[in-house]
Amino acid sequence: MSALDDLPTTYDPRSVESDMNRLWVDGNHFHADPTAGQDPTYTIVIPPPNVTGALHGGHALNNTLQDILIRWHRMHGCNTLWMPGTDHAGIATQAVVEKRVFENEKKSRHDLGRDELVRRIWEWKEQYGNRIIEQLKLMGCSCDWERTRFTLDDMCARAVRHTFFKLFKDGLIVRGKRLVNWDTHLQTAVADDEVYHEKVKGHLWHIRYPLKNPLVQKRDGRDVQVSFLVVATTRPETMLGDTAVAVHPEDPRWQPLIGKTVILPLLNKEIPVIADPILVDREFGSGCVKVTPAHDPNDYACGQRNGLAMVNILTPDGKINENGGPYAGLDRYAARKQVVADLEEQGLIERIEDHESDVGHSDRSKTPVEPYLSDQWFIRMGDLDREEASRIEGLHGSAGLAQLAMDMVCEQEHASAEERKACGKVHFFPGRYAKTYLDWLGEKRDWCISRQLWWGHRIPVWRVRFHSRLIDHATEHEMRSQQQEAMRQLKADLDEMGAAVGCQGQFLLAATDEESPWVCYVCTLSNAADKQLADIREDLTPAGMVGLFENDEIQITIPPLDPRFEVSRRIISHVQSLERDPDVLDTWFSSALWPHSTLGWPEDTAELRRYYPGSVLSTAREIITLWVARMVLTGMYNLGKVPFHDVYIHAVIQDGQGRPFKKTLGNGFDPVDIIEVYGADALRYTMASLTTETQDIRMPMKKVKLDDGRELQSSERFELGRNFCNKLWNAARFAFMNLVGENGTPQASTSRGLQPARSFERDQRLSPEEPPRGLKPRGSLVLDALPIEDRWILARVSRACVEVQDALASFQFSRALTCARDFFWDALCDWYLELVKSRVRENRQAAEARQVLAFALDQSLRLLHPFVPFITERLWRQLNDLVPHRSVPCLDKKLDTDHPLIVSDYPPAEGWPALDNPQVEAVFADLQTATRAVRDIRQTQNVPPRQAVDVTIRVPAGRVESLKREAHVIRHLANVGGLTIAEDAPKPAGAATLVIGDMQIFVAGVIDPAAERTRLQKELQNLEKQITGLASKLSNESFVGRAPADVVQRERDRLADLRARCNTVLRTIAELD
RNA sequence: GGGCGAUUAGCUCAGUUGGCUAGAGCGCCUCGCUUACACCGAGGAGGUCACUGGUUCGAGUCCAGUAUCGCCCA
Repeated sequence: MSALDDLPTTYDPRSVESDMNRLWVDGNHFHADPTAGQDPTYTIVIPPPNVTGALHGGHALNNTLQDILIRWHRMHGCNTLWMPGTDHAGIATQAVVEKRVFENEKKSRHDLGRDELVRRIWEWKEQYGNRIIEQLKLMGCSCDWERTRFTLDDMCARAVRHTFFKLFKDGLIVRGKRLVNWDTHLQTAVADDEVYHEKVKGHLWHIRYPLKNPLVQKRDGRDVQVSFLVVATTRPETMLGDTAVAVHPEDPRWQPLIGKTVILPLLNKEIPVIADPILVDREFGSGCVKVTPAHDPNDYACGQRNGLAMVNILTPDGKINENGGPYAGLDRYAARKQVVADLEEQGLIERIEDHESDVGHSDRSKTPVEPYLSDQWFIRMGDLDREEASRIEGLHGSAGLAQLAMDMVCEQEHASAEERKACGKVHFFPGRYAKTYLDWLGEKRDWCISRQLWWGHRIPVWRVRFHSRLIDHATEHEMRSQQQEAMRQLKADLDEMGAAVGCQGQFLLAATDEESPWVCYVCTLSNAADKQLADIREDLTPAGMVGLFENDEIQITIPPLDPRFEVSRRIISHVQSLERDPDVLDTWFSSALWPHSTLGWPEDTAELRRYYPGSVLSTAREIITLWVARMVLTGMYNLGKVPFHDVYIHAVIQDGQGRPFKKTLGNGFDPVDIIEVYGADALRYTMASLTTETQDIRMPMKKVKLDDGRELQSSERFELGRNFCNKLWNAARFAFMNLVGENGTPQASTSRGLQPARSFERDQRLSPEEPPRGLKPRGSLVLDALPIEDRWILARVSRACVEVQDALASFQFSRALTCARDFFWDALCDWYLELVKSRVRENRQAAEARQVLAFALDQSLRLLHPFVPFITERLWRQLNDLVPHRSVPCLDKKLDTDHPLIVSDYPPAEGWPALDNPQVEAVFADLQTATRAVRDIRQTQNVPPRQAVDVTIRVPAGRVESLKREAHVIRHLANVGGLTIAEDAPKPAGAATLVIGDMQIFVAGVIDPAAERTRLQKELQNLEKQITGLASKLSNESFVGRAPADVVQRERDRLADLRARCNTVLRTIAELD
């Protein structure tokens, strides 16, 4: 047994996983070659994890599922690419490094400066950014690691530049003022999804705003003078930015005030009272609402509706600005105190209530965010007018970008992946998520793409201020036309300059409505183009001086011999200032391009041609809006094709109480811990087995103490996977023991086959050496000569192949695994292996058993490999050593055994039709029933395991022969001595009886009469109850009349069967007496 | 506030288009170290399918409502 020496009795993942990983990597099996073969392609792009992140449960789940799909298709011979990489995660990464710098050096980013900070972040990324990639490798993810991309690398940057340029050219990028979530600590806008809400205890201050002209109102028949109104607020300092007070237009209390003026306290500004039915809730507070359009989303909308002024009162770092009058310079919270104190002093506070409110906090800095009005870049998502839309090629006839992405969702059901591919649209799994996608896109809200950060793709736009003399005081119309002329001239100059240095066509100019006429934007396509502008900027110093001395000689750094000299001179004479936009793009902008940027777009690469569009995107549901929609949109806009045919949305893992895993709760688990304790395959098995179609997966956690004293978070669920691997390991070990020759060397090494060729010649049953072609004609005959358990397990192999792949094809991972498990554990281990034991021991058709066993194990390993790759690859190697040639009769192909399992053939999706055998499965089911019945009786009658029992089975005449022929199954598995099978065999004396279906099983001489009587009475009751129910159903005329004939017939048969069983039990009871 | 989902055995979940006695794993109980596996084997107990009403010959499954829990978007 030397070959088995290195297979311990318990599977030890650690001793296997690194070796197998090396085998795959050394063999280059993860790598995809776009020029290889004509096979169909299969592509998945990984949802790039945050480069600062560590693997968590969600990653473990999602990447397990992706790897299952990838390995499955790779084994089917597809040209398979799993594109890996990480996301530069703008704000998260910058925050990590800024924090580090501050902790180590007590320096802020402003101390370091932009270039230095960015350099430090790159340094950090090079050092630590690979962690999650390494963790994915531990899981066995078979990504094409050579291609690992980063959303900020040169290849992705190129795609970003081209996309931005194209959008800019199409007029789809605009600049505008918007209310954003402002992180005063990091001094940047943060996206909605980066804001979490926390209940904060505070107060509701009721403040009096005096009316400019007191009003006399009739109340209760008396004249009452109204000299002020009361507004309530949780943020009193924002009153400094109030530009109106709103009341409900139908509120009789306040109707007379509409159009009047109030005096804003403290600042003594006059502001109007307006009517706004949307903003004002009449029931809440006094029914009067202060309106601060620059610092509250609802007020902002109100301000827009009513044309109110928008007064920003905050500086970027959260202090009151000059608009706050005497409060300027105070921090917002200090200002709040001061404002309240001053109001109190003036008697303007009516009352103060305790109040708890939801306050948005920045996920990055954990500080409260402020709604803040600022200039941002946007992508226009809404519908354009028809003429404009038709001019934009990238819209492919849709009215706008959001509509484009909406048009690409298919809500039809397609039978197969091929059909879905041919359909050309995106399909969601589970289908209900199409609604999430469509609902969100349907709002068609513009996408804010600028972030006030330094880490990221810097927005490739320069702001140009023309010299004022170019645009003179004139009418609006004249100014605009002068602006046009200046821009035309600048464009011509830039193109000329670009032509001189290979950047022709890399400058776009655009005016912005919201800016003054002497400002325009220049969008650039490349770093080289930026360099040209940067050079000019150098020569503009000191800013603004040039124009003052227009007749003077201009000193410029570009030497006269440089072809750019003349044109730069000209540009400099026209331009007063030139500044690059300091902001960077939203990280999702580069992520949105991921499915094509990673393949080399805009270059026409072999990868792009071969692997785009991808096959599947697997991701979490909260990403549908942020990412999936935007990928579809950019894919269509840039390439005219959706980036993937299928979108699979996986479940969210939660703890035992249904709470999502959160760092702050500490309720998660670390997949790396799980790999360490249970093995990567156990982790993967468990993940896949939990993946049903629910949207949440509950995973009750428990603390596990390790031998080394460490304590970690785990879950019993992982034992499921570990136990399975151990079972697989030991079943394989058992098989190997039986496949090894007696002298300890594999039989294969002496006979090149599983068994001596001679024996095949003798009985002509099996011939692993002969070409399958020769076997085929008499294949079915040969198969029929095998013992039933062989034919049965072969049929089960075939069925498992079909079931597993049917499930996988519709992303039913749990079902796929259950089918594989049931075949392997319940059928192969619990029944077939137990029968093989006696075959081998008694040398009864042992050679055939070995061959079938080798085949069944072969198929098991192939089927299971995508789920548990490490252990199967290891066992595969062993199997190939022992039995390099494997086949069974009726297969029209020889099994490939020359390669590592990862690139060996997956069993066919249609199974092995020649091995299918429902009749055999039916007979075997009878054998199992009988076996279980005998075991049951043995157990309930307390028969010692070693004591053989005599068994009599009564079964309808038609099945007597088949059972008799296969009686050895029952004999061996239930330790049966004498066995009688007949239609009406006499019941042995003192026999215990079980009636199952139309079979009666008697076990002689073991009876405890009293216990037996009780048991039979109970069974009788049960039967009678069923008979009564069924009889009444069948006497119901409407059932017999309306139900389908086959259903009625089935119920009649069942009733007859139940009655027969009832009679049998009655007879048995009688016999007992 | 809008949308989506869940509620089936002690726990975690299956249960295709309505149709035999509602299944699995874990846990529990009994037995078993039979030369693969105790991370195992054999057997067993355990469910008013959240509740109410409706459609139907027939509902865990379809429809409406109620309750509880959760997620996403505002």
